[in-house]
Amino acid sequence: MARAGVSVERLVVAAAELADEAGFENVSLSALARGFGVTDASLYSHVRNLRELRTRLALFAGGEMIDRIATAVAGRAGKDALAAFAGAYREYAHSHPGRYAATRIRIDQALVADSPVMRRTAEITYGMLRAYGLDEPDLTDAVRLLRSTFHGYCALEATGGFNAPRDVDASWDKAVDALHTALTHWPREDR
Amino acid sequence: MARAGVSVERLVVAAAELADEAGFENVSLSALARGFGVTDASLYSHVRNLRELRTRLALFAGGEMIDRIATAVAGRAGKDALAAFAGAYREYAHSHPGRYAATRIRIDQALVADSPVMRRTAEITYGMLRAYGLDEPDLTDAVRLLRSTFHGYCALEATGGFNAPRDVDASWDKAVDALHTALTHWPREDR
DNA sequence: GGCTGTAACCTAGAGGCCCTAGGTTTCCAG
DNA sequence: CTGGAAACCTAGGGCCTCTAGGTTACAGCC
Repeated sequence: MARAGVSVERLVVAAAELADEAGFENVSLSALARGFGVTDASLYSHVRNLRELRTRLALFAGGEMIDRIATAVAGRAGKDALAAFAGAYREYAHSHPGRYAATRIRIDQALVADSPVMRRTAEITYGMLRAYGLDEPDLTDAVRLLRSTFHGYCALEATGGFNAPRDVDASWDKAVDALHTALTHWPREDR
Repeated sequence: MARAGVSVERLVVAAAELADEAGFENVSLSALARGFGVTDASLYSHVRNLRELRTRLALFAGGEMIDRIATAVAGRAGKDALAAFAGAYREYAHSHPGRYAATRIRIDQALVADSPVMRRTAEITYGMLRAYGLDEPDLTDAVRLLRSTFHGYCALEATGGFNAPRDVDASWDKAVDALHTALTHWPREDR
């Protein structure tokens, strides 16, 4: 019988698609094996275990996401860049819920350091904030604030956290506006 | 043999403790049954299924959390109230990571409506914002912004999302400060 | 075109989980 | 004291992860 031709790369891509369709928590080696017409045991020659697959998926999705954000932010500055970043972030979370969930798992610090994804993400994010003229440690504080709000909003949205009748897109725009004012009136020590 | 004396209430409390120790995703009926010295099948006379247990845990934890927040906020207004709310929120997420994770699952809308937890949470949150003088829909937008940032920060923190050397408590305080300025300079339509 | 090694695949099986069906025992209320 | 509800049990199916060890396809080399 001909081989299925499984590889780590194809496995990760299949996992990404499955995650978006069935939810990240339902990504199983068994289900992926079925999709490839192969037994689950066979996959262990491509991937050490489920944990490793999840980690690879997280890095894959993280790279995909930051690429889109980078494209959106390119050539913009200040509020324009902030809005573009925010829009691309939420757009990815919406269109790829399973992959987005994957990006949020805890990853072995050693693996993170190896991957260029985190460095790139930091570059883009800090770069976007350049126009606001913040210095460390305010810069890191601001990055944390933005990431928190963006992630929190998408996470709450995804689990049905917003049930007031108010339009969620409008609230999002307002949140981005509010973050912009927070950045322009950043609380300094000398207040 | 004497009975173990399992009840829904004891089950939920045990689940809460297990969640904090082993993580929310590791709360299983099997593990709880072991803890009670009972077979897993026995638990199905107390709880319909794992889903229901999780939902009950979520409502339990949500009630516990909003109680602490309410106590912290009581008698305060404006920035004071905001800081107290934020502090109590993060304190709960830190001291009860498993329970906190439980509060963030998607819950059947019908069950939510039955429970007073959500109403109480809304009351406290909107009440805390009273001093900022916002009207709808800005009020809802502001609530969503706060919840997003609070949750996002705690979630990122919990999964090791902040690895810069900067102290996470200091960043949190800055974030709360920044939210305060965002609320006091809330972006109106007429800008 | 045969040979050979490696990687891709397989079967078998242990162990954990959720959940159902149906039987037994405890214990309280009448 | 007794009937019945509720608490508990065994047995078993289905899905999952992961290991051990055996087989087969295929690429590269003589």
